[in-house]
Amino acid sequence: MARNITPREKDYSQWYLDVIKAAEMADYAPVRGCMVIRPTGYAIWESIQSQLDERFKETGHVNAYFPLLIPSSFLEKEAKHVEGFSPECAVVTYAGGEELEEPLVIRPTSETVIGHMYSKWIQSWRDLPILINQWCNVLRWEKRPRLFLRTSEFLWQEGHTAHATKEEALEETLRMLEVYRSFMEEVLALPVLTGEKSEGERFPGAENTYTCEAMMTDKRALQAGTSHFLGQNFAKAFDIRFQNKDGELEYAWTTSWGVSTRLIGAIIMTHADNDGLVLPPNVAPVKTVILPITPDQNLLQEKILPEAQKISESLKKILGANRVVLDTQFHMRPGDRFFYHLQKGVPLRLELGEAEMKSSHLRAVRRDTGEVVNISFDAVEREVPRLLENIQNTLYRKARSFREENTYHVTSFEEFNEVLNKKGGFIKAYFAGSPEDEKAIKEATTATIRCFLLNEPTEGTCFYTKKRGGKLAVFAKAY
RNA sequence: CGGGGCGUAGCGCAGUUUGGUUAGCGCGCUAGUUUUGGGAACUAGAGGUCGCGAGUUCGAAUCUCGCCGCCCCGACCA
Repeated sequence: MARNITPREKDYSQWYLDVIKAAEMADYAPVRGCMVIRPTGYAIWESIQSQLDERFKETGHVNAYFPLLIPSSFLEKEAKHVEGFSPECAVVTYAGGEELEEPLVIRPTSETVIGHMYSKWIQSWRDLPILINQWCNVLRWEKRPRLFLRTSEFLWQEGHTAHATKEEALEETLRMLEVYRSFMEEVLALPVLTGEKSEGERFPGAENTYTCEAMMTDKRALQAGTSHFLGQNFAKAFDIRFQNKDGELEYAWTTSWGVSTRLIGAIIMTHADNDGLVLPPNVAPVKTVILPITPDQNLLQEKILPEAQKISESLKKILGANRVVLDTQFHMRPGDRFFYHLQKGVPLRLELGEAEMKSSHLRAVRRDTGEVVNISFDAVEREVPRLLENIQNTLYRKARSFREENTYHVTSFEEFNEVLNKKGGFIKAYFAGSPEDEKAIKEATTATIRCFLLNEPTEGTCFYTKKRGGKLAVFAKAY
């Protein structure tokens, strides 16, 4: 057991912070609520970024960049948007040695400035759709920050699209939700429920917000990504109009969607254990590490190191040049070298010492289960990818089983309270209440509607109001 | 913004109640030696204007006043 990590059962928040510290993922910045993302953490973000970016491009999107500063008047153009975001905005009022004529908001999100630009770029139905994404930072002045989960400044991507018809925009909203779902499940091994947010949890200014909700190992819910159907709200606020084929002027239909560095928090709280980080191979910046081990310098230089280099080269061809590391930290003792990679979550460790040289086998140790597998030198190229795939699948299945074991169906408020107090986790229930009912439930229990599940055509009696026609919702305590 | 706690070495803390001369401990760090297959041991070192400012006093980490910052709980949080 790792001596520098508080056990998860003892103090979950402290465990989370200890894992981040032990893996050297992030550190607190001098400014409250801000974090420094260290190389180990940033490499994970780069891995997320490159793989998501590919999926965005496969679905027809292109990247662009819009500015950090937004005229404060822009935010005010959409009533609900300004109401939702103004409390957490930081505003620049002074620059170049003088008071600014108009204060500039540091973007909390970019719908407004992008809407402004789209109104200039769109005149004809031929200009649509516009499918733009940007990778950037945003700032939201959070009262209670937590590393990766909720920091004042964070990195994310925000997609912003404009369409000629409502149907097309809705289709885009759900397409991107599906891109998120498949990415999270296939790459991050993060099982998620997809659904629609209730009115109270909707993005300020959206007609509809769709979400991917994941269960963390403390049974709380984490919103891992959202996709918004903005209707014509922003088009009307920013005058995004086009002439249709019949020569009539129409407002465009827009969407926006985003995921952030919060995903790294989700990976930690889904897969990490009491020894530290555990990374699914598909997102791991380093998929495998080769550790030559021996106190015998001659043996090391003449036999072990050349063999390790040979194996490293052949694995690099299969897994990617940067995905395989040959550990040559010989100033460290073996135990320290094991823990170094263990705590950074490297999925597979390949040990090569005197015993392995004699038997022409590598000693492979899985990060997820600790299981040891011997791999013959000539089977490395076949067995290592197979093991990595197995680790990926095992992590996903384990997380999904955990969620399923901690999901309950209730039909009454009494039952709801009982499950919440005694068991925790996700609660599925038919709900037909008002936003006021939702608020009352939150006040009484601190649990919120995470979403109304997609692809659940059945209706039932509301567990709270006993009205008919309730939709199937998932409730949970959330981050 | 309300309630509570805390600022002393890179980190974690003791010392403050009852003022006293070289401000300590653990981890970490540096050097050397012996070690090395799941987080080493010994030896020798480096590292502090005790959060900031003013006051009381022969003398302040310690007492008084003011300020600043951080953490926890709550409210808030697409």
